[in-house]
Amino acid sequence: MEPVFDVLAEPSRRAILQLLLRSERSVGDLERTLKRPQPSISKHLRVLREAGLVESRTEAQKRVYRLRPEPLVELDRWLEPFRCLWEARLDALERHLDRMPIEPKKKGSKR
Amino acid sequence: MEPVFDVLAEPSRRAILQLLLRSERSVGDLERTLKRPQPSISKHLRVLREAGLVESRTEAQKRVYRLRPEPLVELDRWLEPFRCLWEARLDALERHLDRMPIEPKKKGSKR
DNA sequence: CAGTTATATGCCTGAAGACGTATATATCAA
DNA sequence: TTGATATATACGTCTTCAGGCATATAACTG
Repeated sequence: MEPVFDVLAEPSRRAILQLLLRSERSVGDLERTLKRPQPSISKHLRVLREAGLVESRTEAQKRVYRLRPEPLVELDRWLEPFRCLWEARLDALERHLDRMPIEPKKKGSKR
Repeated sequence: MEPVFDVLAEPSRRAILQLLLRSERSVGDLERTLKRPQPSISKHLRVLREAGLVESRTEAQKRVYRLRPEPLVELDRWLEPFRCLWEARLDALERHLDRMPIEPKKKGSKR
């Protein structure tokens, strides 16, 4: 659970995952699509692989990467208990929010 | 969208969100529950607040924090397209996965 | 074998961020 | 006002990590 969030914190890695959602891709393929240097792509793929988010097969000289959903399932489960805050009607949310205007009078502070 | 992942990458911050899921909490409350120094809690709360994940109201000397679901809704939406990989049957997942055994012959490599 | 293509890794540097300590700010009570 | 309680911020330090560059490894071609 812990690593998933760290891994997803990187925009390029999220971009890779979204590309792999469409179809498998080779490193060079990702490189050209994301327009980032190849070592960068490879390093991100390594992180994704070690987090179980992708796996690869060898195809000639190429390495073709594909998604592995499991860690995302964990993320989905983590999100699950929060979902009641907005799903199935806003009532719970409103009950949660409607209590006070939050913002005090505010008489000019710093920043 | 970008900041949500960064904010959630911190374990203490996720812990705070999960505590706030049960009920509102003051800073000292969180401090005692999480057993972390108060400045640390306050800083994390600031990050959470600036990311829109919590809001606070003043109550005497205390500041009571509560959840704000919106950024989590975004996260939920981000996750949405991936959900077809495991939801509503594994067929899609299997179609995705069953193509090759991934692992090549493996004749003793490093690591 | 040598050469080419495709990908991975090592090393360095810079920037972001988490932590601890001290201190500032705010609110209440007397 | 003073003092106590509750929270926020500032500063310095240390670690982590992404980026860039060079180079190593692997697989194909001839």
